Amino acid sequence: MNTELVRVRFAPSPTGQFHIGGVRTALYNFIYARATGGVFVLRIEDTDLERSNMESEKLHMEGMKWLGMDYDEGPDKPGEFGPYRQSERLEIYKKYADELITKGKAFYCFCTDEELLEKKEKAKAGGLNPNYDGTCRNLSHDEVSKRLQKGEKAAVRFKVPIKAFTFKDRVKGEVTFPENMVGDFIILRSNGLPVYNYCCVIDDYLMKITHVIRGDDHLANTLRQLMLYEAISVSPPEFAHVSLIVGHDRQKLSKRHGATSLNWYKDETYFPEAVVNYMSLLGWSHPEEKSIFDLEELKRVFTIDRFVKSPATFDNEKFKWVNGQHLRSISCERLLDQIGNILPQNHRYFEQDDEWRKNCVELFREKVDLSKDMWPMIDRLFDASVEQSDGMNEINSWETTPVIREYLKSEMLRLDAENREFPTISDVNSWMKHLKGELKIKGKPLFMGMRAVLTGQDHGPDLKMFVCLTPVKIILSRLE
RNA sequence: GCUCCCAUCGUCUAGCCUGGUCUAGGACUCUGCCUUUUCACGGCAGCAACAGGGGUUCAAAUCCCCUUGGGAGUACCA
Repeated sequence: MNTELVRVRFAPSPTGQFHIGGVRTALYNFIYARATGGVFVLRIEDTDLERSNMESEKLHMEGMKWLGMDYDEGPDKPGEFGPYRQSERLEIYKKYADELITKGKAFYCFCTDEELLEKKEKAKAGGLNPNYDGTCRNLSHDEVSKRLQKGEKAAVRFKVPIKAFTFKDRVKGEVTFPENMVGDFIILRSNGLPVYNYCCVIDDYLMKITHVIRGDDHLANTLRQLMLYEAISVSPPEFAHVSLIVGHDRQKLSKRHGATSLNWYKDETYFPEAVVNYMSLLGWSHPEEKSIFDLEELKRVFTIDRFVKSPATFDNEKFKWVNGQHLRSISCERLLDQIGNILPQNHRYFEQDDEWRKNCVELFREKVDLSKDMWPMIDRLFDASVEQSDGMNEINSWETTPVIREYLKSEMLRLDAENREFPTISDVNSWMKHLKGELKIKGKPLFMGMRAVLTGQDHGPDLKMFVCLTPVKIILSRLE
């Protein structure tokens, strides 16, 4: 096996939200680094000046942090291979491009957009492939420098060799690209800025990247990159092209499928653990087929050979379930923390003591998959209204219910007179004892009756606990 | 159009490389039951798939070919 230090990277272009698909590729790279004791690099691919922006870059970095993916080198974590923003590496790309030109492996191209478009249309109409036609490929030295001196705009194109390329992908296996698949392509735009396929190669080489784990949509790009590696006499890294995440229409996941940004899920109160867990499961499987696990376990069991070749449909239903599993196992503190951020500042929840709040989240966490769904349940604790429903009507029609109501009302009035804020478990127990013993009510009429009368609903969480969390005054108004 | 990639329950997937142990296993969803004198969690059970056609072989979900279907790429985007 290869004993050299594994170096992997996540290279987002900061042009918007941190996309969920990006989260996944970042995750795989991160885990692979941690699983192999390697290094994880964050590189910002911001050569598209029009669309790149700092806010987006920040979004990506914060997202990584939130998910627990700490990178070893990056724009804000200097390492020996920086800078880590492509916009700050422009001289480097220029230098290598000049070298390619000198070696006759690249050339200046003076063709304008309009000319290019026209030629492409023509080729298409004639049934030929619309590759670059080579107009500027063999211009003489003199002509080039003359036109350059005149200030004519020129891009730099790579001279594509006429040959097929084959490489071994760690996911797809052996992939062959026939010759003539692409024409001479641009590596430096006429404004001097490099193009993705080019700087990607230069950077991966210079940053000593050993493994490139990325989306399937880059598979075709690998051809151009392979050509470039060959041109600069560098052996390419290992590639692993992971299948894409698609929507229910089997199309690449995008904005029109609804939520695709990490922050959306964060705002929906998904846990970072759940995001990591579910994302890892789209296109990869746990060796023991477990579906619930954490980052630490992932680091232990992750291997590249468990990737799935076919695209995976993003399923919100299962994602929610995964979150629910984590919601149930997470520490009470974390939960308290999160609930504290969801509820509005003036919520009566915040007026209660620590003990109450703890009991509250412990009671409701079993019932929901998403923390935010606890909100309406907590609201109910302070809602004096009595629900109108068929179930309630039925319970109220029982002859035992008025008896229960009468008795509990007197009990609640007593508690209120004693200035008691909440009933206790022993209160509830003694009521039940009395109702059973003295009033001979038991079974369903007893429990359902108590529930309806005390909570104003014919359904809900554990009755005793629920009652103990409800203020006496609220229960009293329900009883009126 | 051309190039490349892919194809197991509705969905995520195991199995495929190294054919027999697969009357194809697990998970989500759905349904039923148990538990909880409620609800949920949990437990148990059920529904449900090897895209089609040809080969190869004693034997194919597994290997080969074709068809069909799906996806991605074909930029001075990444």
